[in-house]
Amino acid sequence: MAAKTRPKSDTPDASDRVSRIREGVTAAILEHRLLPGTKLGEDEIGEIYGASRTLVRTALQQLAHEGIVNIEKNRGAFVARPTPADAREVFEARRLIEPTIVDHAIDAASPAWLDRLQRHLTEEREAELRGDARASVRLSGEFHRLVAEMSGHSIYLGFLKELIARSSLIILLYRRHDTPACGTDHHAGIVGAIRKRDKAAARAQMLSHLTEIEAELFLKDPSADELRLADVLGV
Amino acid sequence: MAAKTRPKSDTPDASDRVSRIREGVTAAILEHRLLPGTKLGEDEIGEIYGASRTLVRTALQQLAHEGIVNIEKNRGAFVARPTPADAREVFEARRLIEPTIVDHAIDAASPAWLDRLQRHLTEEREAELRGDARASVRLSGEFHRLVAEMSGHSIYLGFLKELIARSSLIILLYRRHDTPACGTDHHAGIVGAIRKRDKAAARAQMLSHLTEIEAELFLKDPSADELRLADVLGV
DNA sequence: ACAGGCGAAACTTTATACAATCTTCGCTCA
DNA sequence: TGAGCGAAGATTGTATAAAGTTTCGCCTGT
Repeated sequence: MAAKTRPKSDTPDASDRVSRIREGVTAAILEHRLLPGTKLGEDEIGEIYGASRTLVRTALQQLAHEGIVNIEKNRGAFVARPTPADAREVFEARRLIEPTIVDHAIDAASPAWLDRLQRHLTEEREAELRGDARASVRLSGEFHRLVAEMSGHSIYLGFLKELIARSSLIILLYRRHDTPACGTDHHAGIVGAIRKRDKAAARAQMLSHLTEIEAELFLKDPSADELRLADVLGV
Repeated sequence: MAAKTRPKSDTPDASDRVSRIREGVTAAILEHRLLPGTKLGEDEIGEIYGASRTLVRTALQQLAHEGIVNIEKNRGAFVARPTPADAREVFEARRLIEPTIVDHAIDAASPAWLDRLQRHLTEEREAELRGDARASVRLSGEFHRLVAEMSGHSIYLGFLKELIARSSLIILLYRRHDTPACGTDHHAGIVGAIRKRDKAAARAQMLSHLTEIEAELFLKDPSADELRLADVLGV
């Protein structure tokens, strides 16, 4: 049954079958295809990716460590359902880290990187124009990741990857109204500031961008869990 | 019934055997008993903790995700050996995050927490007086973790736990001279500022504390890897 | 004597089998 | 009719065995 699909010559990242699973699930979460609370059965995923449960389990544990999957003992893995308190923490952390990341990105700005950013902006615009919500939400997160890669700080990048993935779940759970064009203009403004090497402006725009995203959320205080149920059913 | 959704999903240091292994290895790294580059064989660890390789492997993968263990494909797990560039990133991140953490800790300061901090300070002093280097280095890291717990921000806490563990390896690798009494006075100063609820002073002292720790390191620029080897062998 | 290559041993990686646990469905009884 | 109980089914947790890779000693040829 196990087709020998893996000779040995592959890219260093994609060659790892665990990484393929992890990135597949992550992408699904980033594109809002996987909803919070969805059960991620080991056999199910294993069948999809043609892998044994050992590898699936490894991938799920990594995702749990990143905070986008909850593993409940003897019950299985589920897409995380961040609480409003989690959401506030995530965005506070982003407001702290990302202005600094932009700072470093400006230091590391090269023509190649600026071109990369520009191409990303056009990609975002195109996805929005054709109304591709999935691509839009994915690219919106990827923008921030791109700036973090540009900064060259691997630790900030690692932290931010985690924060972005959680943000995606948070936005899906708590956005007030559908806001497809939430931040494309903001992104363009940030890129403009980077191009001008204006750190103060870049920091300020990044900060207001994040503040605005959070302001679009409805983060009620869930003192009791049944409030959520009432909210879902009552309308 | 909905309140019962996560009965034990968040019990990091429970009777979980994987957690026991992970925390045992982490403690060994924090106390400088495990040196960078040490091989962590699966059989070896499994024998020590009376666990099968499956569980050991899970623990090692978690540690790898935290950046204090490197897993090399088909070769095994090794205690990480942070580069000087890593070290600079770690301390920059700490200088960014920890002042904010102290800020929140002041907001959350209660008599119970202040007492806890005070007890920690005396513990640190006692360990130093009796010349217990292992306990000293462990408690020094635990102080920062304690402040982060006090802040109540789980995300900052998670990030900082990772940064502290890596810092321990960095200090072991790059400290100029043995500095056992590196920061006990600083810690006392920070606690004093917290007690006075003086955020500006607390932030400033935390920042200078971290800056001083990094200043005690010798972070040469290793453009090539053989430089390190030459340094070790050539005296 | 030394460089190069073969081969066995040790280890990691992956898959599979078994055990423990939870969930679900049906049955009984008040 | 509804609650309580119990067994069957399904799913996860753990251990063990098979497969693949690297490493290191040893042997041969020059």
